[in-house]
Amino acid sequence: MSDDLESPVDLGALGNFAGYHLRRAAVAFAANFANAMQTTKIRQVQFGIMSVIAANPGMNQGTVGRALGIQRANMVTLINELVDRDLVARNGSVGDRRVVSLSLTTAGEAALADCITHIVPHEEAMLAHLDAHEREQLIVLLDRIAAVGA
Amino acid sequence: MSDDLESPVDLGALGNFAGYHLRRAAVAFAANFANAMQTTKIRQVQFGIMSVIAANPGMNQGTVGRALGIQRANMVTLINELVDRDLVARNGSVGDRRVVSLSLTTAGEAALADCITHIVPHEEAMLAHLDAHEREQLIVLLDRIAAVGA
DNA sequence: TATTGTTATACTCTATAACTATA
DNA sequence: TATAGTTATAGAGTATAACAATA
Repeated sequence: MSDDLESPVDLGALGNFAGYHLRRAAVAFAANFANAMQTTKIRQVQFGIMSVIAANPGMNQGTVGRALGIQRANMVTLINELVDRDLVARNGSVGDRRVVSLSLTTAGEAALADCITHIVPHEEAMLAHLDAHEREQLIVLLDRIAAVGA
Repeated sequence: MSDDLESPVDLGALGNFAGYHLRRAAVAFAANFANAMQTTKIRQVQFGIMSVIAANPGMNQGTVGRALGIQRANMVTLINELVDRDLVARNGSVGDRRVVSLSLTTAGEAALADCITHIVPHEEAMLAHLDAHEREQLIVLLDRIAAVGA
């Protein structure tokens, strides 16, 4: 029987790097997210895709992927899953016959709304110990970091 | 020819969730880390393991893993790699003959130091747009989030 | 030639179940 | 019976190369 009361371990140099703290927070967040979304059977990436499609109906598959940092090749399987479950529709484009334009089905819109009702309390739980100003500040700092990738 | 100058895409509900911004920052950080560490041939997790071992010579394999959130089963392969490369040594323990105590070899200590010289400029680059106070604040907020996992 | 979507493939990371040897 | 380490395996996430159709 282990009590989860093991004394905290000295992490050495690791503990001084912001990247480590960022990773631990992101992993905790992702695990809690996955748990909150279990009943919806929709994963992190797929929710992201559906959210972008909802905000931009008819957007190209490639453009959606690029907005989320998902590679063309990996988009295919992800969209296939969503199409198989009748949440997303591939509607051949008008002008350029190479591109595929995406839209949510009625079921997809309902599923997206359902996801949001699951995500809101999850976010609230993860951010419980941050006040409103700290939450804003956090996003500002994270966005400045993410922007370095460009 | 795509100029990387595609106009910013509306992410919908996704953009309002802190979890998304956290994930994007963590991904950017990890990618830059991997790039900075290319020549060392040591990955994120393995650096973490070596750092903990350096700070706690002789610590059990399981305890190291638990400190970093790595499962027993996955520790085996990770440590095997480090042992094969003569960076870590498995030294059977004294009292309990089930446990394996870990330590860095001389080569391992040199490799760890080399890693740090690569990581410091990487961290500096990723945090370039955050002043000293913001960097402290960021870690405080991230740790409060990571603590929710407990 | 360049681009969109596609297929195939591979590597890393993570998670689970079952085994062994010790305790 | 419980624990430390191990083995095997499977599912995601991500990355690259190559192809067809189209521009």
